[in-house]
Amino acid sequence: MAVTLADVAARAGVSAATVSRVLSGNYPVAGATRSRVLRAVEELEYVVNGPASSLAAASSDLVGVLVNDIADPFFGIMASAVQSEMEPEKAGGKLAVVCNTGGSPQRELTYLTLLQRQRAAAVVLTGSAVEDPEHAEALSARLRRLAAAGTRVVLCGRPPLPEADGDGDDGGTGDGGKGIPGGGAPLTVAFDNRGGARRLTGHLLALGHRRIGYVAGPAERTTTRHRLEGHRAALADHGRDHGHDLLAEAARLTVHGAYDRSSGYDGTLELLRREPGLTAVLAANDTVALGVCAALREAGLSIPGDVSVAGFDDLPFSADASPALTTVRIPLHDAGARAGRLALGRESAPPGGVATVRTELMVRASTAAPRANRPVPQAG
Amino acid sequence: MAVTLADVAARAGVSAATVSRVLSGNYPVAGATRSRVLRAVEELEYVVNGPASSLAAASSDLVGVLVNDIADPFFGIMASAVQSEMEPEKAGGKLAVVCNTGGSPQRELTYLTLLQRQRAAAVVLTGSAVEDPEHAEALSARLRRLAAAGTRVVLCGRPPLPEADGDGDDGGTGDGGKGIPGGGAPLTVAFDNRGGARRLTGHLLALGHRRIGYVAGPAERTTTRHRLEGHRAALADHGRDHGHDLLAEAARLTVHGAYDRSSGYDGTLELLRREPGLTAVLAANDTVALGVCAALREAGLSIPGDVSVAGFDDLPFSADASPALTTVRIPLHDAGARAGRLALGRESAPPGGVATVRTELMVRASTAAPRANRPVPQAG
DNA sequence: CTGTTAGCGCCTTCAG
DNA sequence: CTGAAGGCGCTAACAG
Repeated sequence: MAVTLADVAARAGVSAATVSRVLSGNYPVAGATRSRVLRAVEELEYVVNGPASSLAAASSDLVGVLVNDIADPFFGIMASAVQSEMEPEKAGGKLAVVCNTGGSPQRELTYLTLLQRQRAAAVVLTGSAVEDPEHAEALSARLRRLAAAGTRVVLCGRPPLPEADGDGDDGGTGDGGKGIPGGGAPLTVAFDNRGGARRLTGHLLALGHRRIGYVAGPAERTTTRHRLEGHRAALADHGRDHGHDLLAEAARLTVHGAYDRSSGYDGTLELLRREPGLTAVLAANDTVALGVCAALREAGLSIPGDVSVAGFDDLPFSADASPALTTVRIPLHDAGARAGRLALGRESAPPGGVATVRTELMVRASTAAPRANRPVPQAG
Repeated sequence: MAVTLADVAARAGVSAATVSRVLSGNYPVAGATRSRVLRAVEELEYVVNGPASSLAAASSDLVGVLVNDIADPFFGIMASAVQSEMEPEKAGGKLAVVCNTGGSPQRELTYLTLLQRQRAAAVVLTGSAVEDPEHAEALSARLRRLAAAGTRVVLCGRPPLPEADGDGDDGGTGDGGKGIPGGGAPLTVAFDNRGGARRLTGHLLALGHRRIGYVAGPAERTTTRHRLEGHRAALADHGRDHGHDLLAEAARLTVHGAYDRSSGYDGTLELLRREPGLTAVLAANDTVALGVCAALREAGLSIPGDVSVAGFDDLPFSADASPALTTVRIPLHDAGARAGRLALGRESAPPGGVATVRTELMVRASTAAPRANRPVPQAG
């Protein structure tokens, strides 16, 4: 039905093998022959049959990028950075495709299966992982199988997989260890969420804040936990230095919600209910922070005059929100690009397989010292 | 290397054909046999070899979704809606993958080639098209070939392709017309950008605005042009009814920029320079509108007290921006879902192959009647 | 440098 | 309802 290699070969007066060789470009072919073939390809508008090629070569040019929420720039930036490393225009370039899990562990597994079915060259998993042990087990099993099948696995923005303990290979290949083709152990580009959160809370404490609310992300996600840990570590630091235990209050001043604007809004209302004397609110990320700001404003509180607000991630809109948001910068583009290169094997693996990217505190206009005696609104 | 159909067959004590049949599920197989096979599949952790299967069946379960900017929720929402129709968990479900063109026509073509190479089941192109005639020609040629190869093509949020005039099939198959397998002519889910813009500008005119600035999108994109046309149509309506020609001013009060926040910011500054007496600014979309608001605020102008602002698209953040943004709602999710169903052939084609989705004016807090004598800032 | 020869793993008639 | 057999289009050794 469609034009095949053989058609091109016939037209160029060469064998199919020769056509294949000029197309893949990794084998010497005489200049004259090459151009004759290329012309035939043009004339016939030939397009390689990917499945056939993948089958014969036992390899594919698909690279999957899994994201939790495709409508969130946090993931968009990483995904496009990964894609930017793929060079799809060049021969041998990969086709990076992004798959939206919607944050569902089930869907994550489904996509991994589909990608495994396609014999994807690599898979990049971005964003926080769900901490449910059952899912974690299913996930690492699947990832291990992918790696064993030669698919490179890269984690970006999530912690490294737990060591595959037990080696419970039920009577399989029985090869003694490093028999894995292109895969190997999953590589990781991790974010220093803990450190970033710690510095951020430290910044607020240094400004003099003592009643700090925290609108955290979903309770079961690694990113949420790490940021929360950093936050509490800073509170603990403070307690150690000043003999003033802020940790006891921490749980009461923490609410959980999704990584979206409305949970920032709702969370802030709840926090205000619990503690009308709040002088600062930390948000799970910048998007949540915008919701926090909206709720605060509607409550008649000024930012940072009455209440300071800070986000996390430093997405593009944060710098020119009003007021400009104090936040923790994660170099998402760099991280994604690096993950992309690792996925292609174009960059050597970091020691231990884990690269941690530094986060940076961005102090802007949304945080300031608390007012000495801020008028406490009437509690509901 | 990996476990194959034959392995499963051997384990289940049946032939490969039988395994294939239970897996694809579209052929009668005895219940006992089926469960025996399924168990073998489980035990062996068998995963179909996609390329082999695609080759043999001459079909694939890949569906490509092309977007201009993956970090923009406008596209994220459509893409996830498309994916939501794919049912990847079910047998016969498709793998929807999104490809980020970054707005580059070249990259758009590259991805289409790659998708054609993969023999994608369908391709959905979202967002505005570039109007360069050369590219348009290359694009429709590629799309026609895709369709001819059996790939369903759906346009979502862009105008239908021009009719393939000439029928310049250079001595090809010579089948007399409707010989196309699954493809057929590209289907379109178009947005009524023109009508939406017209109502939006009409709304401002009705409020009493006469000096309306417009921060438009990139000049060469269809969406930009349609929204601008709607805007000017409303101005023309007004002139006709009131004998007051606003069109003459329109060009001077229009600036072009990217679909991002900073062009809203910069564009507003430029408009203010050209016409310090502006009472309203229309933005290419909601994101741009946020930039407009930022610039206005920094210029010491209040919204909507001094200047009204309106966006387009009604992205989630628009409703709770401050002030809440007047905008034109496009049912992006519905449109994307419909495109997805059309791509799967699960919904019958609209008459003429083009479905136009209605847009809806959302009047919120960012627009109001102009102040009778607003203090004109000193021009620079 | 180029042609020939086997498959890659699966689907799909065609028999039974 | 199940098995046997051929071939999908391409690549990767081999020869030459």
